[in-house]
Amino acid sequence: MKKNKELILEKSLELFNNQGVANVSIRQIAAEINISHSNLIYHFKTKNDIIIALHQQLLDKASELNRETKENNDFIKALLDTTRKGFDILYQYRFFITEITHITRESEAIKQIFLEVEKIRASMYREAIANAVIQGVMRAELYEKEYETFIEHIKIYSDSWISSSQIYDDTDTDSIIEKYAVLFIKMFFPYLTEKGKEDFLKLDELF
Amino acid sequence: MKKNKELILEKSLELFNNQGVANVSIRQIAAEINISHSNLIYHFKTKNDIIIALHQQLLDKASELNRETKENNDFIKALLDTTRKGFDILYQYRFFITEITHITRESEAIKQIFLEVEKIRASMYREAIANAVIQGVMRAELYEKEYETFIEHIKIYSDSWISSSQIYDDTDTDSIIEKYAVLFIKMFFPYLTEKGKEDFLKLDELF
DNA sequence: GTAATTTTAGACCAAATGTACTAAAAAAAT
DNA sequence: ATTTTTTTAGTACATTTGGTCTAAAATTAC
Repeated sequence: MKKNKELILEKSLELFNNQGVANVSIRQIAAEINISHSNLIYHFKTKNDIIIALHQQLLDKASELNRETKENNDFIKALLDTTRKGFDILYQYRFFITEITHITRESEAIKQIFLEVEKIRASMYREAIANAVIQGVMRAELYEKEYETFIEHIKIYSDSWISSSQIYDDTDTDSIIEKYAVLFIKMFFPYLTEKGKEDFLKLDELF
Repeated sequence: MKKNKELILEKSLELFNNQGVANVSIRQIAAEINISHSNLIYHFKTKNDIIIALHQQLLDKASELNRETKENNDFIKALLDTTRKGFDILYQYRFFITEITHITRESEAIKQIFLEVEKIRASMYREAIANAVIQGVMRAELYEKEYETFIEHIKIYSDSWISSSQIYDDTDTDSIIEKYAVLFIKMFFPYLTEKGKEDFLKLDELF
């Protein structure tokens, strides 16, 4: 049987994703899992504490994904695979994205962690792109810092596809993730070498 | 002397942008402009009515910009100019972007208008790109619907640069708009023809 | 100048929220 | 078996919120 503490986090995540943090009260969360609101407060003093706990869950899952991401010499396939998995995790905790301005406004701590994570993500992209260039899959830069600019583009995409999906898409989770993962991959296409483009166009799952 | 109705909209916009819609109450808005909250309610029955009025302001400014956008045969320069102006308007009403999921959740009417506007925007991009291809500034598609995919990319960017700026940037408004307008333009670069790229790289204001 | 209307403020209300306090019940430690 | 700690529910309170109702004040129309 699940402990109340887990139940609280589970239900909070569900409600935050569906109704938005501001529209969910401590009392409502407690009511939905049939415990008293004072019981909930015993476990988490404030709603912010719940958010911080959920954020930790997200970080744990993300770093686990990072750890298990193995070397792969097929650049596009590997990128697509990691993207799918990463997007899937993020989607589970999508309220962090759709409410990022609220959350960072109310919690300087989370904001700082968020900025840290972004830096790590950027350097991962940077490394992957550098490798792809060496492997002859991506072309060289055509102007100074072209790939830094590109990294900015994909960072913005990574932070915002979920918000777009919330407005434009009403299909099931899997379809949404697949759609936006493929769309993400396609941002790389015009930066590929001739050989890279050939390989890319052979991947049926992208079209 | 300004009418209260205008003052309400002005102050609401300011507070919504800075604190988020959910964190601003009818009473707070009224207090900040020294009127009674019942006076405010007389003008706008609910907070949602204020949002709808502000949304109308935004639409008006946007369509005005559209109307005055004149023909221009320098593709990149024209694109940059329009982008700057458009981004500037959107930034004034940035809470619509940062809170889009909340707002569309609570107002089906605004959601529908939003979807309409997106369609118009997409078709504008589509037309501009088609023209650029004809003018020999942008290259032809390298796979089917490549530019439809690209339009998806720039739509997502257009909807989300503001959220990014709220988290990552703490400079002044003008710098933020300039930064993200230039970043936007650079998404087009890899789709340009050789000639297009040459012209692009000559534009000092981009680097 | 008077009547009609629009605008404004103030008092009041019911519902919801975060929070604090107390005590009982359950679980763990000894 | 008992003591201690952890977990839980209940109650109560002050604050805030959206909203209604009434009446005065200001503005406009005639």
